[in-house]
Amino acid sequence: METITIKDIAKALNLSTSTVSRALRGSYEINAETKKLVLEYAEKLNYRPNPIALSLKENRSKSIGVIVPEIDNPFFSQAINGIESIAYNRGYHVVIFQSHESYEREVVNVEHLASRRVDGVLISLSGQTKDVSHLKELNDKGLPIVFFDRVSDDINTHKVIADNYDGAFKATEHLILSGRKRIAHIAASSYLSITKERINGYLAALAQYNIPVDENLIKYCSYGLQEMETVISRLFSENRPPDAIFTASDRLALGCLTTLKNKNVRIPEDVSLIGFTNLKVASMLSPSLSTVFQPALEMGQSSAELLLDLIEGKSKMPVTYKTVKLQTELMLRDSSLLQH
Amino acid sequence: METITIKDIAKALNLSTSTVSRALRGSYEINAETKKLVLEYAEKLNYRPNPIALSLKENRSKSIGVIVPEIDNPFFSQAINGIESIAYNRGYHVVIFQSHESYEREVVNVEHLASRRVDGVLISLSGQTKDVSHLKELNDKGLPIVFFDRVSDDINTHKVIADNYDGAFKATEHLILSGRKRIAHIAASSYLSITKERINGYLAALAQYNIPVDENLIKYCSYGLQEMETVISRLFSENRPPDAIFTASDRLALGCLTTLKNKNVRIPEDVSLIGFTNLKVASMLSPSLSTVFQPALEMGQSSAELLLDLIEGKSKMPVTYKTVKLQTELMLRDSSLLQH
DNA sequence: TTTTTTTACGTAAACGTTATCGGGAACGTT
DNA sequence: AACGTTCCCGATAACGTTTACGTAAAAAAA
Repeated sequence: METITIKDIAKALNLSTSTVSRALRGSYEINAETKKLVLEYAEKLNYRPNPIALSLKENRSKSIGVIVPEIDNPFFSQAINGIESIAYNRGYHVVIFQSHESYEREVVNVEHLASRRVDGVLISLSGQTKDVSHLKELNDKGLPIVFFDRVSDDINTHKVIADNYDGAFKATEHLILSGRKRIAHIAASSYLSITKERINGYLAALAQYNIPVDENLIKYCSYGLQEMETVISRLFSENRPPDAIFTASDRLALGCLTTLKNKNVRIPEDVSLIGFTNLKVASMLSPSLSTVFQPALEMGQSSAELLLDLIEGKSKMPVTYKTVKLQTELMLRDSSLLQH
Repeated sequence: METITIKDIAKALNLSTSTVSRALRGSYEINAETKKLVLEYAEKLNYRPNPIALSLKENRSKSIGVIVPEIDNPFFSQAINGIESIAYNRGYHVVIFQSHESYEREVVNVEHLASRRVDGVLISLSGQTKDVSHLKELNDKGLPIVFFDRVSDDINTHKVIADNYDGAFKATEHLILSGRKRIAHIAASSYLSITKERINGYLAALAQYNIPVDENLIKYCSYGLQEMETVISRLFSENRPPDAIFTASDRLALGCLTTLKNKNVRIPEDVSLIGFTNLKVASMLSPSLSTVFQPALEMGQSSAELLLDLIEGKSKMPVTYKTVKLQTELMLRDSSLLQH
């Protein structure tokens, strides 16, 4: 695709490229008539400055990289939605990468982002990632990085998370207050920050209501129905099966729901169920799924804003990095209806 | 973030940039020792060629633009998943834009893509788009464009679609064969290609089984529960309400389900329901949702491959543009169970 | 009038890379 | 000894843009 350049305009109007350049940016040292001439001609030919040339000159790409575990996960696609809206308004474009929950692919993605010369990175870590030195290296070289949702303690930078502790606390408390005694927790990858935070909230609620912790009621599970079936089977093969399950995500809750239905376990009569995230489908399931609302869109927006501020040096120096903690909210539906 | 350039290497090793450049690309006319020296030094400093400089030189960005109505729509996020996987393997990165079903935003997006100098565009049109001159203009200038899912007849290029006609035919036929007589169709935006194709499949099935067409049973509806309620109310205020509903998408079917439940209409006893797409949640609803499977991932992959072939001139010239039609599949579940 | 300032523009370098051209040195061939 | 090859490498231009510097002409000040 051939495009028109500043040179073409200069040649056509018998001017130098610098004059054209200055005219286009409205420099004061260009004669009004010349300016008009250039602007009109540029308009006529639909001139658009070449961002690549600018990037080379100014050593920035006006793009940010986003690494998520899976784009085809409603939570992340919503977050990306938020990221895209902010980036768009501030003249940046968004380059997407998926780690597919794999540490190796995450490392490769980071490598690619670096060589792509993005101006900054937004990342939510893969479930397999325990070491973040691949990110730390870049960050130390001056590449701005902001974490969202699945963060790391090992890098000092901005982070945006939901109040996972509080959300998990409220969910567990709700189950307790509705009369449940044996509350299981099905967690995601043990490496993840969200996993730890949610488990802590769960434990704190149990403690507050003097409910003893039963380690057998805490299970880890990745996404996959087979694994979920194993986990559920183990939970119910105990002499004292759970009467409630709090899952670390709606996706896990969905798997739970399917598995429990297959086992003819009644929800909420036999087992109360509550998830985390509040996917759009949560209210459409049957029974409708109680869950903890997590503001995915806002997390995307907030992290994008923090990153762009870092990139553009708008943060007052020296930067004191902050962790933005967004409110969660209990969404009570049929799957955990109060018993009488 | 400072990075190491070919100049740095040249200076350090007392060579010229051209020698370093050639050594790095393994040119035969560089002494083996020199080559080794350069390669080792580059490796040590973790040299990465600047893609922006290359882009400027070679007049290509190694990136493709993707415009979708909403990224936060499982069908599109799955398609993007497919696109990303192909692009990634072939060294391209994916830049995402959302039209939010708005014609104006789509035009702006196209404008942005053009000035961003992407090497090609993948697009699924917004629901408001009837005129595609904004795309035609770019395409005429030589920018490769490939449509997927929501295509336009007005531009001659590759297109990737599901076999909407056949899918709609099979869905409607299934409803007929299960004894339904008054089959309503709730369609999406009337501008969209998928809308027309699915209506045609619906009509063809009715015709084949000698069922008269009732125009009152064909309704248009965008996403939004209020609108859906109005549509459903109208359908059921007839003296002869429908005994089955075929919606043009699962999202519409979800709205349908909610609304019908609120109205205490039994599914499938009173009304059979079948959707289109086969979202992951379809099987988890209650009743589980019958639908027509549409291979979102494959559509993304296929369209990305076609686009990259176009970009890299791998398509044999002169290019004969093709429309790839991917198979759909009937997924029968409880919402349209056969009656006895 | 002469000198200084201002106006309005051109020249050239730079960003990082590659390709074209050219050329010195070493070697072999007459 | 003169010439042609081959091997290795350097200088330069180019991609599109901005900017520091320079400068002729016009305007203002002396």
